[in-house]
Amino acid sequence: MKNLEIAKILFEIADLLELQGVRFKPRAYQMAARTVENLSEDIEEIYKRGELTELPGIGESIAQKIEELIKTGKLKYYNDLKKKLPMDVEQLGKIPGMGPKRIKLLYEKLKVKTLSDLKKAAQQHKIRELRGLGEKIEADVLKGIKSAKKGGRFLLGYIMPLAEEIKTELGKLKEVSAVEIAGSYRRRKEMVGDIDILAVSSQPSRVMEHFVHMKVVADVLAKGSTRSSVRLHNGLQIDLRVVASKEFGSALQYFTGNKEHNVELRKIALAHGYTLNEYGLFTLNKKWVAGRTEEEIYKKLGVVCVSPEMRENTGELALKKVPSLIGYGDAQGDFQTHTTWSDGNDSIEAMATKAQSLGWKFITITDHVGQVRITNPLNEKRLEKQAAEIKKLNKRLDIRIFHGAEVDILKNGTLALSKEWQKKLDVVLASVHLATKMGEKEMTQRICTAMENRVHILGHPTGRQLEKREAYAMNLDKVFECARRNDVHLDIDCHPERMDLGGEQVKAAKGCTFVLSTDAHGVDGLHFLSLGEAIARRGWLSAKDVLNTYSVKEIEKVLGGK
DNA sequence: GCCGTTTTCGGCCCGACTGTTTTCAGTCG
Repeated sequence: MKNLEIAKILFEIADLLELQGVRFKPRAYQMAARTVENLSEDIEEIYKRGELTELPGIGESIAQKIEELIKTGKLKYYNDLKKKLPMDVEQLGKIPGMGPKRIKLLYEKLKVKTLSDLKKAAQQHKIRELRGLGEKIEADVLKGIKSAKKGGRFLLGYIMPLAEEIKTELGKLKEVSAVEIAGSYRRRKEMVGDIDILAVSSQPSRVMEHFVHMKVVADVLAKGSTRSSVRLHNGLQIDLRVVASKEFGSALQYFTGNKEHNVELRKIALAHGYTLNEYGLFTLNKKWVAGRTEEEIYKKLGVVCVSPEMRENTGELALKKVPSLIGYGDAQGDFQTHTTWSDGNDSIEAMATKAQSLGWKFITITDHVGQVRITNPLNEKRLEKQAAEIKKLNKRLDIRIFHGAEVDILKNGTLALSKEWQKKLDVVLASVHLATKMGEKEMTQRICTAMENRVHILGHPTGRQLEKREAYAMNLDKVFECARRNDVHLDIDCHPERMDLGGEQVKAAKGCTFVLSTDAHGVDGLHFLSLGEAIARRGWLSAKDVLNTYSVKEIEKVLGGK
């Protein structure tokens, strides 16, 4: 059984226990589920070594349950729970306002098991008859079912301009002295559910008044003196919190999260004789100790204050010193772009000129070579012509243009390009575009075979497309190992819909080297390079791990060394 | 059910907002 399947069952057990009002166990199961979900290794291997109980949050009892799942594919404990509580907690729980207590109540009184049961109950006005519920909640349920179908997560790259615009608008108010976006946006997660904004003001009600009346607002979900929530026309939810300047650091820390990081930090606070909340760090008799900045809070607690991108409770709180991460703006150029020669919208010159205006030192042209018709792939004759054009431009323009190609990895792992041309190109970027539905073993072997060639970069390694397509089946650990052995750089594809590799995977690929690439198919795509820097930071990379941060001379040396 | 700079037993993060209520439970982040 796969890690994610096991994690899902553990999460469901947590939900079902919560429904029964069981205390503390749900959190234990959630913790265990999250551990399993984030493993970079196959859990069956860990089980075979007898090391399950060494994993954080997994003790004797949960280890036994995992063993039963691995051995039989089933779990009696889980099936019994489901029999007792046969409702679709996952779906019902997504409706705003529907928590464990109400889901249970609705099941017991109205036999509501599914979303459609819930809809029916609301339409027949049965919900308002229950004690503790009323007309408003009934109406909210119907509204919630409608918007739940719209899907609730947004791609970071696409909402960034809107988020920054709102931040700027709030920052301009004379009542606001500081404003920052917190939450998963600040941690630069690939997908965000909502945007949390924090503002400092001594006149919170005036700020709230302005906030809920912004042009982009479609719906006001809640409005208070310190917290308000709105939904924009595109469905994105924005939460605004107004705090005093003394609280800004603690509030920023608190609302940046992630949740597990915060829970851990609060435990550390308790162990030191403090309590921590969004208003500051306090002694046990409520005396304020710190809170103006995040740094002073972490310092008081004796923990390093890492960048928001690293705050996932995956070991960062145990670090002895802050690692030096690649910085925004450190990347000097791009390793993957497409032009009108294949399926891009702009010429090589237009792309290079735009890159130059962004202050870059180099750009790599990697038009498609291979068998996928829709990409309008180049053959070797056209590659020859393209080489001549790039040579001319390199003389004329003040930016280094590398001649590369994105070459299809064929079904058997060979490249769709002759050995001769593999040698001629500055950059060979190999990617899987066809026969994507292979089994794990075959796909792993195929990719590893490809990397034995003169390949500089493995392009968008997992093939995932956010919200659209799952990653190819493959053993990532083996792929990483093979990349290290063959000096192949792993691509961090910065396209907002790819973000591939993702942060967790980059972190798991210890000891590998990386490149950032925009995969831009036009000049407008080039500015997404900073998303790649964000992923690299989420993967704990320093500048020296990422080839884009090297000088053109050093890059030439690395590429030529193959 | 897990865990240990307070512990092998007894804890387990915490505050704002809403709706339904006359003082609070539930949800949310």
